[in-house]
Amino acid sequence: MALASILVVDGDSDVRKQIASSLRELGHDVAESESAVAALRAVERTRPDLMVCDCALPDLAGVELLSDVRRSGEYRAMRVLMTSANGRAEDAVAALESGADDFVGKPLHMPEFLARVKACLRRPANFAHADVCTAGGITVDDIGHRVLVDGSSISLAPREYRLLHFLLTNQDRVFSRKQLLVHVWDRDTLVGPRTVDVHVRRLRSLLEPHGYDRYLQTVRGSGYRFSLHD
Amino acid sequence: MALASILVVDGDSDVRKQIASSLRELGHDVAESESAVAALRAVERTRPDLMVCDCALPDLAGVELLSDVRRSGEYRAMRVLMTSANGRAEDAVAALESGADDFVGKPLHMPEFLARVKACLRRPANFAHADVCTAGGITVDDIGHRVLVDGSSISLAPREYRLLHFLLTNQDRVFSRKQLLVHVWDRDTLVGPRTVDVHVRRLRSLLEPHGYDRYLQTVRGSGYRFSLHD
DNA sequence: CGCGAGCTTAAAGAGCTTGTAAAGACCGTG
DNA sequence: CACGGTCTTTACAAGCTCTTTAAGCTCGCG
Repeated sequence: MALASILVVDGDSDVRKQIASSLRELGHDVAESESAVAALRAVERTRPDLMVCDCALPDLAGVELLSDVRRSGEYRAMRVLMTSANGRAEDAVAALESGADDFVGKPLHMPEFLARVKACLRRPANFAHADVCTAGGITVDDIGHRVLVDGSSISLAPREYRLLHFLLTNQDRVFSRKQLLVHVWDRDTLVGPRTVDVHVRRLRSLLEPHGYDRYLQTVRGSGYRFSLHD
Repeated sequence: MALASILVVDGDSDVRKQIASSLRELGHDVAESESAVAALRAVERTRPDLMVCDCALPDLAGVELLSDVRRSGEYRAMRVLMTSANGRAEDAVAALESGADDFVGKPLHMPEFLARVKACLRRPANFAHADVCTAGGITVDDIGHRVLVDGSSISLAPREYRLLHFLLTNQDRVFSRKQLLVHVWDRDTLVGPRTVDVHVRRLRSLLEPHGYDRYLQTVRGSGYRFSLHD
């Protein structure tokens, strides 16, 4: 009776097996990888709900693996919990900044570790981040970094592109200006919320000739939304 | 200018101010409380995006405060990051099991702490509770912040939306005007009870074309109720 | 049948949110 | 160092929303 599927990535087989068996006791479906290369294959094949990954892997730094996985975008929904043996603080910051959901220092205190695993799993999946996303005549191709409207490409400024991409891949969802600043702007940016308005306006005026500006909807008192339905 | 609103709850004013000022530097809108009671009031009034809370408060254990807040259900979307001075592991487990999003031991390593705050904020809110709620042809989609009546969406003003959403998710229960003012308006709002009448009326007139206004029922001497049965 | 409490309805002004334009700051490039 | 494009800020106008007020109505009760 599998609760969630978890991939444990650690070069030390003793530690790995200990983690894996503890998770299996909780009823999870656990797979193991001992290197970054193997982990990547496993992620592609089994698409686990959570990856538990050590910072020090034999072939590649754990944070690199994390960045790779996050960058591809396809596995954005997967939670990642990083672990590390040495001086936790620096690794923790690096891991969290790279998109990890949580970080635990070694040696592992099992009860705390398991509590953190549960906390990771009970949260909703991260926002989607598809490489290619199409909705009602608009296509955002994140690989070619290009936007197609009715088949012909239009040019967007970087921020406009990220805004459209984020809203399009999370259709039918309202985001407040604050949320958009967190996800579309850089992590620690200090810009006012009205900035969002301006960028939405520019996106609308770019989509307007094609009649698609109505998909970029204002939700008074809440924020903005991309939706095909009025 | 504010990225996210954060409430810092800690009995030690030095620690509290240090945390608060670091968060302000990142551009957040920070409020402070030194006790659980004050924190509860602040949460009700300002509905922060994140609460940073110590486990040891002068009047109540931090975990109790956390449970209270989580139990109410209304603040489910708020993230909570707990801190604690003593033997982190036990407190960490207790906090995480009680619904905290993260836990950090003291003394705080600021860079790690801030990285964890950012990680909390970049994740989607906890919508564990009723994403979409349907009753007799009316659907309230809280993620898309949209109301569908017989499949087609109708547009509601922010307060109308909150009122309908509240009544719909608490079907067959009567609420007095005062209760509605607490739940749908802000806790310490200075608004006359007649205001509720007006908003109920507007909701009815919006639902009337579909014949659903009869679900919004007046209970003379008690208040209002949403119910499919008359 | 009449009274009063409580409810509905309408209208209007205050207050807030958003749209929009324009100008300045910033950044990488040639 | 100057240039072009992009991003951000600011300010104002317009429109929508919320609240108040007050008059008329309904219902239950004596």
